[in-house]
Amino acid sequence: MVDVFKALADETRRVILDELAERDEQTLFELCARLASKHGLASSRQAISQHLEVLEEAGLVRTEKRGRYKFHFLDTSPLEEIRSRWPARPAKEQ
Amino acid sequence: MVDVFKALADETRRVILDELAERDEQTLFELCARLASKHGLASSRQAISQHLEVLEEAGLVRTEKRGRYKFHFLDTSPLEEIRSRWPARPAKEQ
DNA sequence: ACCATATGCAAGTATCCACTTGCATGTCAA
DNA sequence: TTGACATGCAAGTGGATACTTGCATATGGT
Repeated sequence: MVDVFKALADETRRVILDELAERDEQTLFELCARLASKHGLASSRQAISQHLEVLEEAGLVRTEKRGRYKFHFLDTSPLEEIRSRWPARPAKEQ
Repeated sequence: MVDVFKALADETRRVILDELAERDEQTLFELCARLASKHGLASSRQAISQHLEVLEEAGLVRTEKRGRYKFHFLDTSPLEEIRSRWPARPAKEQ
């Protein structure tokens, strides 16, 4: 298991989440193509695959295998921990 | 500069934020003492000092020097990026 | 069956990062 | 001023991690 914070520590993984937020249910190959063209991401298939594993272990990505394709889905629910752990407080007026 | 996500990637730094959320305006020594006793944190002064630098560079901690003391304040506003970047979406009913 | 496609696995490498160690600087109290 | 206290600085070390490389597995189309 990987904690959500560590999963979010890498910018490539954050861009992957951005891309899945824009278009859910993508295969590894789709993601590679769209990340390269739309986000200027020059990562290899293996690199992205490993990032997806980390995201899945952190619960931020859910997957579903159909035939030889594996589809990836965004799951934002683990972000709730971050949203609630340090509640927004009124800024100290100086 | 350190990005907010990287700053949050370390559990020790997250506990420091917890402690500052509970009691704001602490010196390095106060933080060391309270982290050790209340959070079971066994980190050295230098380690915590370096963590505070990272948190400050990420904008999560603000500091104020008075005499030989340096006080640390929590600033949760950088968390807004995380709150808003991947908005909560309705879970896909399966 | 065959081949192209889509993905998985695992070892190696290079960089990053948390932590230590040792010393330096600066402030207050007597 | 002297000494104790609070913090700062910087080089070194071990472990984690992002990425590569090369091969393996599996599915579908013809």
